[in-house]
Amino acid sequence: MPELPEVETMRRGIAAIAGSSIVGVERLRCQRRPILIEPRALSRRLTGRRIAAVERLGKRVVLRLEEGERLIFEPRMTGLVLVADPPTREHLRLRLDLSGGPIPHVWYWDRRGLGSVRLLTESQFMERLGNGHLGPDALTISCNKLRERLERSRRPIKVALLDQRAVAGIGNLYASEILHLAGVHPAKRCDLLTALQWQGIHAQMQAVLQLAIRYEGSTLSDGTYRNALNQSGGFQNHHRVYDRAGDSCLTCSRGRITRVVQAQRATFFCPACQTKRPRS
DNA sequence: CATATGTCCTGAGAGC
DNA sequence: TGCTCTCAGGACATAT
Repeated sequence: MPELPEVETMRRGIAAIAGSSIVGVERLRCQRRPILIEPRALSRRLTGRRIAAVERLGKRVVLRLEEGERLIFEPRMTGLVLVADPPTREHLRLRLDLSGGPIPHVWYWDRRGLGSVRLLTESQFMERLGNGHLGPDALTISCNKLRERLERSRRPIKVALLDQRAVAGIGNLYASEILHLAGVHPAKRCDLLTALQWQGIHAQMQAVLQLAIRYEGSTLSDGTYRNALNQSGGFQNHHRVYDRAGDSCLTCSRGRITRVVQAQRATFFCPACQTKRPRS
């Protein structure tokens, strides 16, 4: 489930294609949803174009082309952006052939096909992802900004952290990890959190995301997520609560990790050290 | 306006 | 062993 650390790892894995030119495009398998324009137009619009920059926008990898056009990879659950051979031939979706740089090909692979690759003009980009569509990036948002954007919400903090319009990049896995390290109960309403709790959430958010980037993300037991070289991430070995239901708490050793469902998503937490009240 | 729910998708794993 | 069923959750559309 690529979230900010996994998508940032993908971005870094293909960052060296900045400055290269696209010399070929092949759509490898029918994608009903992912690519919004017909293959011939995709090839015509991409061939010969130079990649100006490789960026990350929340959980998307963005190739910025000249004249404001952007090719946007949105992996959702099982999408991968690769420079090495993909895990299987079967789920390859798109291949870009490049010249003028160190990387000859970039692939988009997606087993479940919930993800997408979209080519957007400047105006399409602004309409879909511009001002107001995404909050500030979770890696760089200030504590005051985070608090300002969420403190009037009555939603549980775990649910609110997944709202990409509030803050961009956090997904289901890291939301549980962040709140555990901050010692905050996932069901605590945003509007009832103290200043100290906001500081803890903000600090742990950035600490967890930075550490997870250093480990190149989390490859869960299904083994789907890989970096651009088709290698596993390492942060799954450092999860303190995610997918550890029934195990004892690594932080306080008193509680057992509990799984609950919030907004149709699994939440993991320790009932002993994540209290609804502020820690003294 | 804020919040909640349904939808898409495939393959791993559970249970019989 | 082999079948059927459930579940995983990102973003968006639609409903309340």
